Amino acid sequence: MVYPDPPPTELARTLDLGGYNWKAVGSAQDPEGRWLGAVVAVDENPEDAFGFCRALSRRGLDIPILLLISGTRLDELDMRDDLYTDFCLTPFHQRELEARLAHLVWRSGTGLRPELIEYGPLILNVETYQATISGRPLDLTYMEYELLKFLAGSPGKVFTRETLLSRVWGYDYFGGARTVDVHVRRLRAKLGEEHAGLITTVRSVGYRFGLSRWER
Amino acid sequence: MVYPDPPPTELARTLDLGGYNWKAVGSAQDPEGRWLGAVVAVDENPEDAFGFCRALSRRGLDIPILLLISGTRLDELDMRDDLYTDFCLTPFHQRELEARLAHLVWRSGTGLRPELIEYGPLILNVETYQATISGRPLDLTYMEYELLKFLAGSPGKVFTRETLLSRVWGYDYFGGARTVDVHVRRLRAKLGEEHAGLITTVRSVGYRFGLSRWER
DNA sequence: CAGATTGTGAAGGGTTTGTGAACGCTACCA
DNA sequence: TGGTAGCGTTCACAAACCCTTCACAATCTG
Repeated sequence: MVYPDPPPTELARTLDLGGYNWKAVGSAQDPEGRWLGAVVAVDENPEDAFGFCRALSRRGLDIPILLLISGTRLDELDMRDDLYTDFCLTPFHQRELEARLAHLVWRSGTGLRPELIEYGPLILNVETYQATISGRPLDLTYMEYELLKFLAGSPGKVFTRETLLSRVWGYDYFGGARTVDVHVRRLRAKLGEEHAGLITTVRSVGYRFGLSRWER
Repeated sequence: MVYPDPPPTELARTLDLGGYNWKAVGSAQDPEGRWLGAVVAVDENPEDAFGFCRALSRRGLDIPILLLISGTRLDELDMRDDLYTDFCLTPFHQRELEARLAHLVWRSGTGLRPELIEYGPLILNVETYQATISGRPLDLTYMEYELLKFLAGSPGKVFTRETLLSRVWGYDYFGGARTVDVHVRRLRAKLGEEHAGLITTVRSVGYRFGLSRWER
């Protein structure tokens, strides 16, 4: 992921030569899906660039960030250690940027990433028990979180109420199947009108999270 | 820790100016005690330098490594991602090396001294068993301190009472889980009304230290 | 249209957590 | 030796929370 849009041509060329599958974005809301990392060119507009970094971390996707920054702006990195993973001075040597990109990618491949369940705008952080939908935090109760985690763990798959009860509530759960309905209802309400459709009802069967196979 | 011995004069000067407490070593066997990180000048003898890095990681000291390497040797970094944390091209601008050193130090924990755990207004001095919140000293008992230290060591992560009991009280501890509640209660009281929210309750799960991503 | 299925709102009750206080243990001191 | 203060643990009770259930409305199916 690259900021800003359009990015410096030197950067674009290096990314293309390196065979990276990249996309320039104009704001932290834009990017869908899962990214390996972000390259942020600071020089053009430092405030916006750092704001972008901050927004990324607020969205909960803990991806490494590589800053492109001119030597005269190095001061601005003070006290902002939490906003970036690495930086590269501009104007850069292509070889150096390549090396830093490769190292960034390597680093993100070797663990240290929090356990995330991600689907479109939805992010579940299993470690912190926190959930966000397109950046907005979701205040979920325990059962709501567990149910959503289970559903989002297998997007597109339909689960019967009985399956959900035994897998989410526990194999030995003894209670009415309509309980699931009520929890789904509250989940949809908290997801907001815009994303309520993430959980669809499959009549006479059960519920499904995300698009079914033929819809995507 | 610096390699080789003697190190490049430019490097020594930058370290001194930065106020670092450093020592040059000739082999990975040498260093005694705990180090914040290592700076390795590659150019003089690349093979020895990489061997030094390898020896460090073999010795199990999990410290970050900053390489000083000339642009013409960048190829040598290929497939050696695991040997270093960051690198800086030579000849370097003093400002760049300063920034990379600072970032390295920040990454390896928080603050210049590793015996310090810092989170927002909270500072725990692990050596002297002292704690302060926004400058005000906290008078904590032993268990309170241990609990807070453990929680603050992994901000954002949720711990069950059972986990806390086994990790803070000891694996062989035998006692009621509600003990945790009482200690959390006293911690919140001592943190003061303003900062009591640093420890959040995650209903049906446990407790979490630190503000959520979107609250800071 | 009849029957089945699902959405919706509200209420009850059980579980979980906060709170204050008491108990027992240990260290320290006169 | 007895007294005291500090601390960790436990208990009982209160408060908050939310899971479950139910009744009814809406929707779908045949």
